[in-house]
Amino acid sequence: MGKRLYVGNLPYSVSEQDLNEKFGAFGTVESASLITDRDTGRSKGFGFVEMSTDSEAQAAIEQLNGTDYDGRPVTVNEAKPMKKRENRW
DNA sequence: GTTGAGCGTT
Repeated sequence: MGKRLYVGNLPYSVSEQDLNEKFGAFGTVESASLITDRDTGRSKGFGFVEMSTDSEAQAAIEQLNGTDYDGRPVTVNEAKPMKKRENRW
């Protein structure tokens, strides 16, 4: 199992495929997901990328965090543990 | 515009 990365402050023009390509420059991207609003279907402006190894993930963080992505300084860091869902009803 | 979701009735 790899390392999960949080990628925030993304322009709405970014897609999962874009994330996959961008992070692919630092290692193997096991999965990339762009979070969209369930109700509106719009991007929430952030996503998650899973790298195959810890060092690749760290490299991606160091190389991409704070860099300009289509006019925005993107945030890249380790993802926080996902909250266990408790109330979706 | 910033830390998800599945699954299923917890």
